[in-house]
Amino acid sequence: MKEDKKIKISKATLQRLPGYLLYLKNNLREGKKNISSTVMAEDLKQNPVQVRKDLAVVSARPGKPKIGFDIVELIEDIEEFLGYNGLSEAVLVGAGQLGKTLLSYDGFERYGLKIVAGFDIRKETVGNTVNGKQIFHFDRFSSLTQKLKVKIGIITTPRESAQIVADEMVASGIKAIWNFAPTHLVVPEDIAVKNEDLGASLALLRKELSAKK
Amino acid sequence: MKEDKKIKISKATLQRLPGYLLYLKNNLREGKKNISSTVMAEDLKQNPVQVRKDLAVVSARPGKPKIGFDIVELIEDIEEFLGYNGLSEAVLVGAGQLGKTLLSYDGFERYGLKIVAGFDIRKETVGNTVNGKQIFHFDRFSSLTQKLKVKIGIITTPRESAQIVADEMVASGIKAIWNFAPTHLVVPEDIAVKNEDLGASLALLRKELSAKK
DNA sequence: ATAGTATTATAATAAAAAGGTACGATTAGA
DNA sequence: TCTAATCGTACCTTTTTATTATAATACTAT
Repeated sequence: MKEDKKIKISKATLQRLPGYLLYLKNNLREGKKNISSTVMAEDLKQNPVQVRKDLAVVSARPGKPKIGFDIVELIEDIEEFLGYNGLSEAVLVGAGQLGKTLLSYDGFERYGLKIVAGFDIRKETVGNTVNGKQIFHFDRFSSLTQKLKVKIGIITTPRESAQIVADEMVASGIKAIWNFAPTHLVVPEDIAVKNEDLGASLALLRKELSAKK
Repeated sequence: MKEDKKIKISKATLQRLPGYLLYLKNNLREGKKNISSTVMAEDLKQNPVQVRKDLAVVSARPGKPKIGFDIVELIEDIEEFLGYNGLSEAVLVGAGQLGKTLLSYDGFERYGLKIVAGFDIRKETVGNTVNGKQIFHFDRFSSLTQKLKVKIGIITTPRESAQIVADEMVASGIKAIWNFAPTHLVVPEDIAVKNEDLGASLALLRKELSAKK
């Protein structure tokens, strides 16, 4: 009953929010209780008004003049907004090194994501358990995923297999795909895809580097 | 002598380029030689004009009416632009599971990045070799980095150590930091930082998902 | 209390960035 | 030579960001 706000959240704002969150948590750890938009803007190389506007989108609680915002409350509101509270479940396909790293990383639960199972096709991998999560044969993907009603799929296979896996995911009712394979996936309109292209990130970093010097 | 183009590359364009690249490579693999902006736009859910504009930024070679663009040439130009050719070297601090995964991943070389060494402080890790790359004690970070004149640093430590590592990196002449630790880093103006916040990506994916249904 | 001040919220506006439309120019192929 | 696909680009629209201004609030120190 709180999702009916008409405020349109811009993509740019959305991308800044996680940054605010990390920053606020750092400040909380340092023992601060409050923080002003002025200080935040300075540290994050932003504009104070921009910061206030961004915060206003996700938090109804006003800051106090002369004091600033309550850090704990802001963190709560941002996490709520980003969905770090409601836990969603995900399945992962491709239990290679990257896949195993993700399976082992419990930190995702802080972000509201729980990987419940892994899938692979290699004999030496199927049947193993990583961090308490079992690796099943990909044959069983569709039936298990549908039974568990999982809506998020993670692809950590080699490039060649990624599209096949994506197709199978779509057929199994997955609605959001987090793709770590370096390829462009073709999926129906109503499926959300987020490509985690480390090469792309790197390129951005490089460009920034060369722009600075 | 090729960097004097005045064309301003927008951040949005830059973020789209790696996507084009993956897409073009897929098409090349399928044996296509040419491709039109119309088709690209359709497949990538973009506007054809946008595609042409983006491509114009990185490639001087025009597309041909009735034929489209030469895929091989486009790939070359995009890779050139993104710096996938000139190889840069990087050092990595924090040889935990994620760190080791990155050290093992040779795919970065395709993106023009070579990780030359890892650093850690744990006795059981220091001295090991991962994928032919040695893990040194962090004590030696500054001297080795300066000797090798490395300009890119990768942080894969736990959150608590990240700022300390960043400070040391800055002091050792690192100019670009690729941060995988979930924290906000404070660095001087002239240092480029790219945060790889998986939680943030995830949040974006989730939002997209909830927007679709 | 009261005055002073830092800070917020909000509005109005300006500026910049991104996106999209329209159209003339070009060219492969019939 | 004609046609249809495609390009490049000038121009317009929308979105996003930045700036400025104003009034209200609440702490601090007198």
